[in-house]
Amino acid sequence: MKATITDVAKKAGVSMKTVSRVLNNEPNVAEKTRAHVKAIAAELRYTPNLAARGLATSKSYLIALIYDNPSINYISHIQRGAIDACREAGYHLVVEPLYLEKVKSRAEKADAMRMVLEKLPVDGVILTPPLCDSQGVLQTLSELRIKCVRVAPRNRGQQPFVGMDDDTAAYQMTQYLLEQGHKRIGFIKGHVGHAATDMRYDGYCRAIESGGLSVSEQLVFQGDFSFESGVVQAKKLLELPVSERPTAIFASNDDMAAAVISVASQMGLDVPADLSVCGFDDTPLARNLSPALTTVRQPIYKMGFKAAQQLIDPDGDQQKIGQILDFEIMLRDTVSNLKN
Amino acid sequence: MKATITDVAKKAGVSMKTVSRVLNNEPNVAEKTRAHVKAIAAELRYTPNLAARGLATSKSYLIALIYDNPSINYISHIQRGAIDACREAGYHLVVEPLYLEKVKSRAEKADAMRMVLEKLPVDGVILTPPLCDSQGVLQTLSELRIKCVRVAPRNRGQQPFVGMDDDTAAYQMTQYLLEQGHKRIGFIKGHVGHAATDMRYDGYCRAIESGGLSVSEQLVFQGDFSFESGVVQAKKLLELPVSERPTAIFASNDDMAAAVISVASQMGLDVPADLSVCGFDDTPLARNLSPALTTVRQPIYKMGFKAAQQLIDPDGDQQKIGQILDFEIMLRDTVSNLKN
DNA sequence: TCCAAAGGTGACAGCGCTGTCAAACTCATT
DNA sequence: AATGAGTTTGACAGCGCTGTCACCTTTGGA
Repeated sequence: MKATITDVAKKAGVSMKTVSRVLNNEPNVAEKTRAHVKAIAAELRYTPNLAARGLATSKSYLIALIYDNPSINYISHIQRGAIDACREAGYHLVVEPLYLEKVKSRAEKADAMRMVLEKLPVDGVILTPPLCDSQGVLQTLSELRIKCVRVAPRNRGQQPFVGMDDDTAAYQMTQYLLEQGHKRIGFIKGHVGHAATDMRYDGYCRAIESGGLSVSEQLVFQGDFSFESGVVQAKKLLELPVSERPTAIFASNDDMAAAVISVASQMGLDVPADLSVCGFDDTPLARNLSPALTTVRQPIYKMGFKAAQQLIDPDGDQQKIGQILDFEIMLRDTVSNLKN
Repeated sequence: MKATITDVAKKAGVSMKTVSRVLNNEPNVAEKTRAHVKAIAAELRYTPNLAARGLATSKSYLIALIYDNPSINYISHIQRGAIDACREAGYHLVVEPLYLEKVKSRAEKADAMRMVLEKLPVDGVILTPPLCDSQGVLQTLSELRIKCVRVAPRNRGQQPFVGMDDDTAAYQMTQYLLEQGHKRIGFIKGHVGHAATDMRYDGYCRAIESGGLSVSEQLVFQGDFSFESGVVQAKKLLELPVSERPTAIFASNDDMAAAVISVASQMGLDVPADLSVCGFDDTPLARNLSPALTTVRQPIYKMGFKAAQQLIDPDGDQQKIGQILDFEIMLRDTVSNLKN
């Protein structure tokens, strides 16, 4: 049978309350007592009953990761990070997919969120795109008084968030392309409505313009982060007459970049000799593609980790509402230098 | 404030216990009372407090999915299936990675498992390969009296399991290759120690032999399910003199199959014209590869679903200890017919 | 020496729910 | 009308823990 706090208290010759204090690292326990209780607890292999503790404190020691159909790779790294942070603090992660793509109205989204959360007592919620941008969802969370951290590219209101600077990353990548001598740089946008979609596009535009060029509508197409959409838009870009055809294509994520490469090679274009390509995310795919894809590495694992950490201990070393983590430009083999 | 069972009881003019009975679909409540209580509960947006219920019943309504470094794709489908099954039954899924690869001794594995489970009160555990084959882990589970379902290719002892017939799948795939006229069929084995590794190999051998051929050691190499190992072993196979080189390679999973294709194309061999390739798992990768990979589709989602279901309701419609789900051979573009 | 403040400890209630068991009510049968 | 079996209901304890508050120590200063 599992040991209870009473067992420990009896064996240690102290009250339950003292044991409780020791277990929760509360002050006002003599060092000697503390050590003794700890020893007994270890000996008895005692671990607190979460349900009981939860009932008494109205905390659940559970954090929910809620997501809506993101890429498997993305979500699993977030998840790993969050789990690791939870472990350190004795929390656990429950995972709740919530498919809202087809749900249009704000009220309906709010309701769906409510359904999930009313059934599950969690101390905090990690929200990933696109959920983190739904006002309905955010509103439900605040009505339910549930803490939440958004894994999102930018702050909205005063919600805590963890993210990276998509704008600057896209800016730097575009600038890199410019430095390699590319003038006609195609761009495939991400899913409409995702905040990252806009930020990446903004970064691209800023770089193009700061390079003294102007953004050509002809070279920008709307994708939706899927491989399939990448295929469709890549075809449009590559079927342009040679003199107008881009010498480089910047896809808003790796899947679409992979699609570009695939279309290019079907059309007999060599990457990177005839066409440079870069992506965004640095999924495992990027490395396994041949040639290996030049892309932006997001600190996804770390975002999950920090998000959970902030939920568990909001006054940790970082007092700030939001945290911007560093990205990394992964220079690989899909971009050629036009100047050589 | 959240409504409690007492609120509902008062408003409905019955005792808490009656409300409790209604909520849990217990018998011996007059239909009229039942309906009335249900209405009030809905009106008050009442949802039971899981911690309290857990404390009273010593159930947690939590199921753990524990895994050790499997492929992301694999685990996320299992996870999805399990979550969906949990939702139907008011359960929740907590995810616990447990990295044991470097841990050799059985006792240490058992201890690691114990650490995780002692902290977390779960009603059941889903174990994926390779954890489901560790005696240490299994033993801990039984000592702790925690129900578990193994997502595994074959039964071991009397543990409940959910799986597919890897052996037959590999047999059928190999036979298909044989039917296409291939005589020299290379095989790249999976990670040593995974049960699936052996079963897939067995299926391959059976088919080869039943085709009147014999398994040549020269054509069988040991991989470990990783892309990298696939590269290494593919090279060995493809560097064989042309007369001995296989006309087809059956890799034990898609990642290694992708590696084979990559190596082949680097060596100037066309797939499928010069070399047929097939894999196992039908990951998304398989479809995105060009040419699209012929492979075996595992019912991964369904395995997760059934596993959770069995944990939640062990006497569901399936009384049996184990369930074997159907696979599907996905014929795509990487196998050519030598007879034409 | 005495007193206040701070440090250390324990008794006890109660978190929201369900299990147990006894009470009250129904209805068909003698 | 009385009996018994079955159905429906409720009172109450208690799951294992922590918050509150009161009590008993110590300590340091007047």
